[in-house]
Amino acid sequence: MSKGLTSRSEDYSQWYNELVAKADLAEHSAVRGCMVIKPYGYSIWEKMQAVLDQKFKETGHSNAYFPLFIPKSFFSKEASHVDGFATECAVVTHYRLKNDGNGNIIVDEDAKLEEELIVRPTSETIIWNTYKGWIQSYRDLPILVNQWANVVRWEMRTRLFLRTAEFLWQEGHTAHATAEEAIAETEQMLDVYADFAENWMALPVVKGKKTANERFAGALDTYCIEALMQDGKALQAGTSHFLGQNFAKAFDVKFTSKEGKQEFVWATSWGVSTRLMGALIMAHSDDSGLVLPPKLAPIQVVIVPIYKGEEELSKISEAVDVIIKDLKKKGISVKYDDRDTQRPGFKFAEYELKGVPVRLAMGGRDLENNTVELARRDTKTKETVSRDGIADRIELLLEEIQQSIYHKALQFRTENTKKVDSYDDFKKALDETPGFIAAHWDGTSETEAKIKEETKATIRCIPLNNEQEEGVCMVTGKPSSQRVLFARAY
RNA sequence: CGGGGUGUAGCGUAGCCCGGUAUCGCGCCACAUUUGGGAUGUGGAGGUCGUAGGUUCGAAUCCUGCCACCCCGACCA
Repeated sequence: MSKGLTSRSEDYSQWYNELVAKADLAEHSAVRGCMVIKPYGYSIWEKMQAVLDQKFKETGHSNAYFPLFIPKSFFSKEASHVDGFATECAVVTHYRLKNDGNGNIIVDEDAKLEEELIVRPTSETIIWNTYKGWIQSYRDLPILVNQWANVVRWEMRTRLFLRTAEFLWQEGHTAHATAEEAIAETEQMLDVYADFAENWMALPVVKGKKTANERFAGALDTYCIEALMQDGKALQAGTSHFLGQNFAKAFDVKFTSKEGKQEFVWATSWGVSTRLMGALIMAHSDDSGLVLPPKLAPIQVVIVPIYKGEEELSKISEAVDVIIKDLKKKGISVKYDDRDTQRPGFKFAEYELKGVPVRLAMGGRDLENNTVELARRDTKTKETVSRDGIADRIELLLEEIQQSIYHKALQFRTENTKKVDSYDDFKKALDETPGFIAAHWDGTSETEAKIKEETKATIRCIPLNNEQEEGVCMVTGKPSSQRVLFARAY
């Protein structure tokens, strides 16, 4: 591991790339656009999965699994859906290879599929084709299913975690008897995502609705949570879609109502992906490396012994054992790094890079004084404290760190959210102080497109429960009843 | 996919213009001394120069194709 990290101010993109690599989160694979998620990175993802999975189950959902491959014809059934995904699909056309006689393995042209298979970019079509067989009566509803899966979107330009050709995610797909129920489900899941982002990832998010331009292909309404990264760019961290009856109509999924009428089923879908890893990294980390919220850190506490000789090490280890037992009793994950192949300073730097929230160091002095050095990753402060009640102290500290990094991120977002009233000020703000910009907009797709064309900023969302305020569109001067949130985005 | 750039040991690089089998640093291995913020010394290992062709007596170096990555656009979770 080489020393140092490019600083954020020097080159934010490079800082991010180096951090992902040096903190052992992920690396590029031999496959275009696809990453290898390394064990440390994957363990963070697993923590996220575990929390989300529990939340899905608490809200009545069950997990299921649908095929990786989707017959091409399924895609043509929902017109706007195919438009949205057609340009980024991986397609399977053959099912066999052969030896060409010169020692080369080639595709066997005789093994062409009758119908091509699409590697799923999202699963609405295969799932709604399946739901057709599951739903006859209102008694069969609702269906509340989630799937943990990989999907493929053949992106032109990729970045580790933020945009890869293959990514891991969960996609919930629910079926309801009424529009009201489906909308309530869409909103409920948005709340689940927001709660997860804020209380687990320590990432403040704005809940809102997408404009028509930014809506999911096939949705009537797309709700989202939007977060602000340290470089002032926005990141869509999760989406929840109200799909109306679009997919039910496309796949002819009807049910008999209480009144004996045939009606189309109402649908939702919602998802978050390994992109959340990117959000987590960019939201909190600093020029020394990753900063992880304690609730998602695979290792919450690391203990480093500082010793001269094996005898001293064994005495320290004895004292450390007591602390480890107390921490484990509280369900705190702790690692004791007594490797004698690395020196303490090296270990300090390494665990800072990996974002371990709390570090204890114990040496000969501490042994004598019944103390330990307690360091917190987020503020990089350290103090020597008594070992009495250390586990309680750490338990509180972890909670404090969780709160502290949330508030730091929230303060950053507050400072970088500006109200702007003229288009000139808007452009100036984008270039000089990037962040969220709340501005009036006339509500038309044309104006939105013009702003995007000219400034590369998009409407991230129309915040839910948005403050109503009379004003005029900053571009066209037409009347507007509320401000919407703009930003340049990932 | 369009424009620009890069690819030499695990990582970062020199050499390329002007062709003759590769430089340096970090890391790695062994031993010794070390250990309260990325140790030091001595010795050692590690390379089909991204890849496939071409030119040439000879290619890291010149030419062509392909692949990957980075930056800027378009697209996107």
